[in-house]
Amino acid sequence: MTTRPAPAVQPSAATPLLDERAAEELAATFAVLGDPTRVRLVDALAHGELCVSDLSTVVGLSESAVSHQLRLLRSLRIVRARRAGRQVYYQLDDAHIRTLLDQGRRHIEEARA
Amino acid sequence: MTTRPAPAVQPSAATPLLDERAAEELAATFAVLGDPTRVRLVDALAHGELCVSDLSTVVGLSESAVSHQLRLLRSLRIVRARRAGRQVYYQLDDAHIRTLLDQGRRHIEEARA
DNA sequence: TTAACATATGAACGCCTGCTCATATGATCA
DNA sequence: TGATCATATGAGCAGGCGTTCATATGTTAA
Repeated sequence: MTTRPAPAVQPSAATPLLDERAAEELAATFAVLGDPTRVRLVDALAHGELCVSDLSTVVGLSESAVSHQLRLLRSLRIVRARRAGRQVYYQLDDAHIRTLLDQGRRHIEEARA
Repeated sequence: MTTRPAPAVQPSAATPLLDERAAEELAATFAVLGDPTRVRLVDALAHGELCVSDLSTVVGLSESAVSHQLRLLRSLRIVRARRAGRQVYYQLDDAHIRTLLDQGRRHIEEARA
């Protein structure tokens, strides 16, 4: 810390600073979207329920690779699975994901200035 | 792709599928928030403008480490810098960042069910 | 100018991550 | 049941990332 007049931490923002645990959980959530493959999977699912084989086609990767990523997405509750016969259909787990995706999209549009 | 009745890609969601470039940019945006240190930096800045030394105290890391991370955040237009004498003050670059953070927070709260 | 402070940058190293390949599990059909 | 399809999982490897340490740049004060 330095020795100047006043650090300028505004009262603002209402919410308290993230504690270490929250920071890690939050980071984990963003990190899971921070990969081109996964963000494409999530985006595809934002358009509707799809099975592993379809998703594999959409992103152009092996079904194994996709399955690995879906496991990650599942573990963080980004997507949710439903078995129907041999296929397993995936969909977004909750509504925030879509909002998150949209906000992100808006940011990159603005950042292209 | 499999051989079943109908793939089930709903017309829905209004927006078209992300092309490869957009997916990479979007992923890069999320990825930069996908690290505990950086998400704490951004969260701190959501409460007000701070200089490197302050931020270093907040996250408990060297000023060098913080400076490296700030560079990343700057390059993706997450934060913006302003020099005032010897210090450089950082603040969030646009309003979406705050929203992004909030949505993320809401998600982890819901995911704790 | 010189010294001291605040921040930035480069190199290097260990850890983590995303893929592939091989194999296992689950489900359907003959 | 046995064969085949759809998905999941484990091991392993290459590339990327976050930190530290050393050093450079920019700014103020003496």
